[in-house]
Amino acid sequence: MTQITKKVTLKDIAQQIGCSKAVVSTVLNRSKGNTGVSKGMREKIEQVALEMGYRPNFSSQSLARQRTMTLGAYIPPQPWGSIGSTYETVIFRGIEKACQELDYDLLVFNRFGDLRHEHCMEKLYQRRVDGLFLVHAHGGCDWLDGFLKTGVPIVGVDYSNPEPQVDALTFDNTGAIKGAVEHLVSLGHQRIAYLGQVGHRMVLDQQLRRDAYIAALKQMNLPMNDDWLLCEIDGPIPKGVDHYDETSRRTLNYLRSVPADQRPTAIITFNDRTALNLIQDLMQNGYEVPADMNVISVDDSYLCRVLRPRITSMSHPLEAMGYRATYMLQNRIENGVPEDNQGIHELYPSEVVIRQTTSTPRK
Amino acid sequence: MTQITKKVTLKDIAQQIGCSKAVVSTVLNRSKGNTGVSKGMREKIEQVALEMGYRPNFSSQSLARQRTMTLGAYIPPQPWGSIGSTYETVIFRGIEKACQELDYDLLVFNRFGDLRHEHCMEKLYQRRVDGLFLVHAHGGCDWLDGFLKTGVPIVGVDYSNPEPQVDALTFDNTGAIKGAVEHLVSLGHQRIAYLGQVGHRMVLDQQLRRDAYIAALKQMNLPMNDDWLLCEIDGPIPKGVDHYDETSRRTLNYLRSVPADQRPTAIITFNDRTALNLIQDLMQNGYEVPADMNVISVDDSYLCRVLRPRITSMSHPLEAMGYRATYMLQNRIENGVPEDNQGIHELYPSEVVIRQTTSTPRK
DNA sequence: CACATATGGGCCGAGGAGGGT
DNA sequence: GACCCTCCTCGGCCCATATGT
Repeated sequence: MTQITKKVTLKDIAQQIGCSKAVVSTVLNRSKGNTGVSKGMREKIEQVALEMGYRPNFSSQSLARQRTMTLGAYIPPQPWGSIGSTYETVIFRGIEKACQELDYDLLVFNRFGDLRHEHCMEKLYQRRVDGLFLVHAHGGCDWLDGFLKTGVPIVGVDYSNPEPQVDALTFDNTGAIKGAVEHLVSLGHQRIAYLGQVGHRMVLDQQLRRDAYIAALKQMNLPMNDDWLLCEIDGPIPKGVDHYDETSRRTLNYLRSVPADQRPTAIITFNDRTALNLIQDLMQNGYEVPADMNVISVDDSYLCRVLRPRITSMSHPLEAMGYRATYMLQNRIENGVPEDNQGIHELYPSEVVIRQTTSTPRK
Repeated sequence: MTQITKKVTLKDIAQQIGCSKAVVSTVLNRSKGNTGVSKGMREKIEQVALEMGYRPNFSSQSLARQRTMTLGAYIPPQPWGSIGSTYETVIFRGIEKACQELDYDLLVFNRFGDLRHEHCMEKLYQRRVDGLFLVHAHGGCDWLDGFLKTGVPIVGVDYSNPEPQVDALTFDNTGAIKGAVEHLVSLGHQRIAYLGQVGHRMVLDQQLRRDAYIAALKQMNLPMNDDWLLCEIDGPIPKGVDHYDETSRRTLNYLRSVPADQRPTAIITFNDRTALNLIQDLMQNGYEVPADMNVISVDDSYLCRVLRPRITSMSHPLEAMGYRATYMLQNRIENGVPEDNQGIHELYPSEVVIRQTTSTPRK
């Protein structure tokens, strides 16, 4: 490890050798693109640079090159309190991996949802980030214009209903729910319920998954029942009451109120956390899972692997999306806006990960 | 929102007004520290800057001020696969909050443990970060010297056994375990076991907690038994076998092999994840928690709130530590090394968070 | 000669065009 | 033509000087 004490600059190297700093610069940053520097000089410079422990000054490089090699990420505030931001963390794993490969640094804003987007825009703009991720947002937000106006390349990761001009990677919510229904049907289930978010303020993902449930039942000619949109009929949940506790309670009430041969044999839940609570409450109330009730969730986070029984879930390729998004962003940065001004939209499919909460329905 | 198209510089503003860029600079970055600029000029400049949507160029500022207003964070690779890095995420919540207050940006390296420290040092040095967090590390690591040599101010967050010269915030592992024992004793427990990491490659935290368990029993004159360092007697866990599954299996075997009146009535687990698995396996094998067996863990992550029964746990003030660490780092940056070259060491205590897995022992 | 106010220009550290030998 | 150098640029900071009253 080279001893690092005083900052070494190009000039220092040049003086040490007795040449101009231009040559040094030439050698040091395109050692491949041979721009007429003699072999002797080139080797001398490289050696001295190493000895002196030279590291180019990043601010200076950014200034001269008009590139910061930094990408920004903005996460719009989520209505639900982030569960330690587990969900976003997976996306960032993919982003950071690609950033390392491409030698970008990453600046994350609003990871914990307490900043207004105007403030983030200010910072992004000030920092002159080369590109921007919009993480887990969706089309139609009023603040998007502000970001677009900056002229900074943008890509949406896990971005539903994208505007035509922005690049976006979208999770196939509809396909995921359909896949869940198909999995259950293949096991022999017919009466399938759905447990989502109850009441007002439904986020787009929630809406999409709920609608997809209805559509899938219709498409596959399965029996439908208003009550199977569990809890919805009971209306919004009062303030101060825990959403998970209350939906579990209502669900259990409903199940008790219906004779076994009319009861749903499986429940699709909006996400893992919902499944986790539902399963635990079912079991505490004498229902065996999956013997008495099947459960399948969407997202396949690590929660599914931690609970006994382990939860069957529809995968969400968040890490792959983050990874891919980074390369798309790089492409935008290097090649600018395409002539037709059309963004690239990619749809990411979901696959069923079979664990222990689904099986054939009780006869 | 101001339309942002072309980058506005100080010169642009100066030209627009017909003054020198020096005045503009003076006004724009210490509008309070009145350095002889006429009120008229000052107002004019501020107004025009606003109209033109001026944002100082960050790279340029950094270059001139020799300050990047960026802090780096390094997380040494952990031997266990990070559970979505939940643990570190909590620390970063505190760090990021303070960074916002102090107007620092944060660059995180190695969040997912795939970078070598040499590489991170390179990047940190290149980026000229103003200061550096060492997250969840501990004293005595061979790579520390490399970081110290850079001369960048350093603070350890959740840093055990700190070297005297570095600033460090340390979690009171010993006190946490002692607190757990005291809680159990206050409920009437006497035979208390400990479930930690089994076998070689024990991380410092694990070692500290294990030793603290032994010390606490001794100190409080509680009965001791080699078997109560659960699983240790059975030796290392073979490769390819899941650590949690295997420790649960061994623990259950042990419990079955001992008559009820000699059996421990409570188990302290190394962390939440261990508690989670243990509890689920106990319950699946006919033990009621806490009726037949009490469990208390350390860390109090959100897992404790998610499982039924909810887990009693010793809190770990990770967020507060991250927050405080940032201010300590800022202090180092602004005031340099103290004359005695002694770091500040702060010890953070743990408190018991009582939930549903502890109660009085079965009579 | 003070004093308030504005300006010129060098500096930070690198990139790179164009000219000279 | 091979090789190296001079000089200006990026954008903001700030000290040392004007200029005016």
